[in-house]
Amino acid sequence: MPPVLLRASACCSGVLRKIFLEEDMLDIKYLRENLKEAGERLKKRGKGIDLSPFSSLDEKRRGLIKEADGLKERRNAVSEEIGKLKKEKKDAGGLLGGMQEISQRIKSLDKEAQQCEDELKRFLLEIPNLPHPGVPDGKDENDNPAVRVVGEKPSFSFSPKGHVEIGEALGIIDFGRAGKIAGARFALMKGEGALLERALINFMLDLHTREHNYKEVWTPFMATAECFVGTGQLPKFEEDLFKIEGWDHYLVPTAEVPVTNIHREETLDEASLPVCYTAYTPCFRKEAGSYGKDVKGLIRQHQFDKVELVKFTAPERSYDELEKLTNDAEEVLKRLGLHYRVMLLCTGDLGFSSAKTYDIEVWLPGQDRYREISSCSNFEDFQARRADIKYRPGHGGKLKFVHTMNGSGLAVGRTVVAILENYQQQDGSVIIPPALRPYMGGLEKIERKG
RNA sequence: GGAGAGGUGGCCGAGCGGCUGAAGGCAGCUGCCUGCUAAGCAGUUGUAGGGGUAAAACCCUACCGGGGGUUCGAAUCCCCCCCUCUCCGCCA
Repeated sequence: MPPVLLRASACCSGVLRKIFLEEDMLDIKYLRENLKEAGERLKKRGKGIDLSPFSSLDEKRRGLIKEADGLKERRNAVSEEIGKLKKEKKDAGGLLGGMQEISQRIKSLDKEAQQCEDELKRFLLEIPNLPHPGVPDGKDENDNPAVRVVGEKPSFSFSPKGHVEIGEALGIIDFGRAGKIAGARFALMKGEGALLERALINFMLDLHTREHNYKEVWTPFMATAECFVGTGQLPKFEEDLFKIEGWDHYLVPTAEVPVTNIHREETLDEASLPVCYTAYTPCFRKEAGSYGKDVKGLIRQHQFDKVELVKFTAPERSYDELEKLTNDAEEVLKRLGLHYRVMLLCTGDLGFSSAKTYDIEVWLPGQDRYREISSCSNFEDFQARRADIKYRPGHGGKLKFVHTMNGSGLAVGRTVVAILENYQQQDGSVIIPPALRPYMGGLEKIERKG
């Protein structure tokens, strides 16, 4: 029986509160002391984020707690006294007077404080992460600087085709029948197309596990709402997710969700850091709000495959680890001989949970443009707070939140696009990059059959 | 889906209305001792919130799966939920 119906319908139930409101998001103490600075940093995101409700909620909450705690102290003292008297078989009746009223008052103060805290957390859960100071200011993707360009655009003696035309002509991608099965934005891969998809997954996983030291994991492809709050997709972006009807589960839109939540509510051993995982998952996205964009082809699908890289690190190391993680993702493109560039996202283009993000964009000759094929982000302690993932630094020091990060390594569907478009031949065939051939039974070229 | 058992601190495990943040053990840390590779002795070791401080110290509150209830007072009693284990059923 799905437990979720209850949760979903009982709007203010304790269970729901646990799911949505138990986590910290931005550090409340930091905000209290640096509200202005935080506001400035958030303002650079350009989304009109207003922190002003914070102070009044915070002050109200503290006032209520203070009053309730004072009354509790008194109640505890009197109760203890009653206990002693009773033990000595003396009459404690004189102390009982007014205690009921005090208890009632405590109860209502606690309730009010709880409501206030819920409101505060509800508010804070929708506030995005603070951009790293090193992230350039900017409005949108047009302001993202390129940090490096690797390889060169291939030249063609003919006019290069798009992957849809190439794939359909080769009989390896069938959008028509996919539509029959699931509608628009789905693909049916056939024969060597299906093999290519599978080969890429294995190639990427092998590279990251054998050469980059990631541990391979294979996760559930659905996760509970709690997980999504942990990584930041909820509560704000529910419209992008496929929810399982009657359940508390959503289909994963990225392996980031299940993999990061592996260590939710855990304290990691400092010696084990950085913990590095790689995972293949299918990814399911509604792509709400992208109607009319990339409707044809593999670029924007409701379901696509992705190999993900996820790390849990100590705070001091996280930006070094982000560089390494980005390089690990780039290595896939290098081995496949694909030309790409790495962009540093400006403040206005940064994702909700991220403090700093590199996008890797691969060159697609059929579209005559670069397209994002990987996005590598450091979330600092934003997700760790929400998901409660800590470690104990040094010998017996205070618990601290880890930093989390992740990046695609890579999006498989878009890699298929890149291979088809970059390795297409004039006769319509497609050369398989040498690095991939061992994964395709030695196949060197995909050609049109008979 | 049916029946039963159980969820307590880093771990094991007691407690079953007040003196229990929680016995005892293990592990960890700190001293002492010993010279033999580890034992003995003593002390110490949770998290979060609020107050306090220059920062500490310190004080208060909460926490024994989650939520609610009874009570002056709940780890302990009552109700609901979740999870784990065993048996049965069903099933890839």
